[in-house]
Amino acid sequence: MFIQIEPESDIPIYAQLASQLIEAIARGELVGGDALPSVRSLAADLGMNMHTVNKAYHELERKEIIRIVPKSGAIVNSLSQDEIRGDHLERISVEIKPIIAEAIVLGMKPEAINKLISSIILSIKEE
Amino acid sequence: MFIQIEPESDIPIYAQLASQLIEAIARGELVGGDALPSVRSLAADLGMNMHTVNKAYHELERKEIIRIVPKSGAIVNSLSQDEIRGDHLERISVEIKPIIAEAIVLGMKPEAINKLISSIILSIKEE
DNA sequence: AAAGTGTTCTAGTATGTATAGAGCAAACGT
DNA sequence: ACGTTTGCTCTATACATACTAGAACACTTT
Repeated sequence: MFIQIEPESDIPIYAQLASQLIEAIARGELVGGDALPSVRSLAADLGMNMHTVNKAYHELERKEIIRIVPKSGAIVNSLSQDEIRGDHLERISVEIKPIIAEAIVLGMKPEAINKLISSIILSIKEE
Repeated sequence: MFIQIEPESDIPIYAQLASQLIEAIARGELVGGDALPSVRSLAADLGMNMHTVNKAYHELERKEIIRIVPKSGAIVNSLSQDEIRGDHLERISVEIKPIIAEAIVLGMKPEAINKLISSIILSIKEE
């Protein structure tokens, strides 16, 4: 698992870590049932505090991407093979809407936006 | 201009305001050349502090969506009719990528994602 | 039994958010 | 020309968030 944190970014460290873990799962590097490193070991690896890693893990748990078993560890959730859940879809919509609006304002047409999305999907799976 | 702020949201007020202004522009309620309300009057309208509105305006200026003329006011930029600028495209990609990764992890397939994007685009223009 | 686990607690520093009030110099409207 | 309005700047306060640090606890794992 290759994670790179930019300490000087305006994005909080725990959020950077959470995003990169999500991308690793999207890439298939981590599959449902896989165990994440312990908060202590990952913190040591990345040179950050245990509590910061813990915060990132709870962010993923809140999004129901992993589950945390107290006193044991964190495991990647197996995604339901059927359709995406309504509350998940709703949350993604809320998160993505302001960015789509920004893209429209900056002059992107619907086709250009869809093309960008497709290329981003490919880039995630390739990396 | 109809703006609704949720003070109890975990999203900062200035960010909520900035997003809603962007959506208003995307909707066509505000067009290139239009003047935004002064920071004082909008703050009074929305029951918030002048500095908070000022911060939202500078957020839009940073994204080159409006321009701020000192001692005069804020004006919506006219978007170039040709293609979107490379740096804007890059910024939107960076903003949208982690959300796309989240959608993939939660089980959305590329077609479902593109369908969601299209429906969001329509919802922005309709509201 | 020993090591490892997430959790919880206190503590401290730094940064971000939001409010408040005041004053400035330039631009604007009449 | 004059008074108002404008964005900008400054000081200040209050609160929340981010990050680090160290310690202890109770349960799980080996």
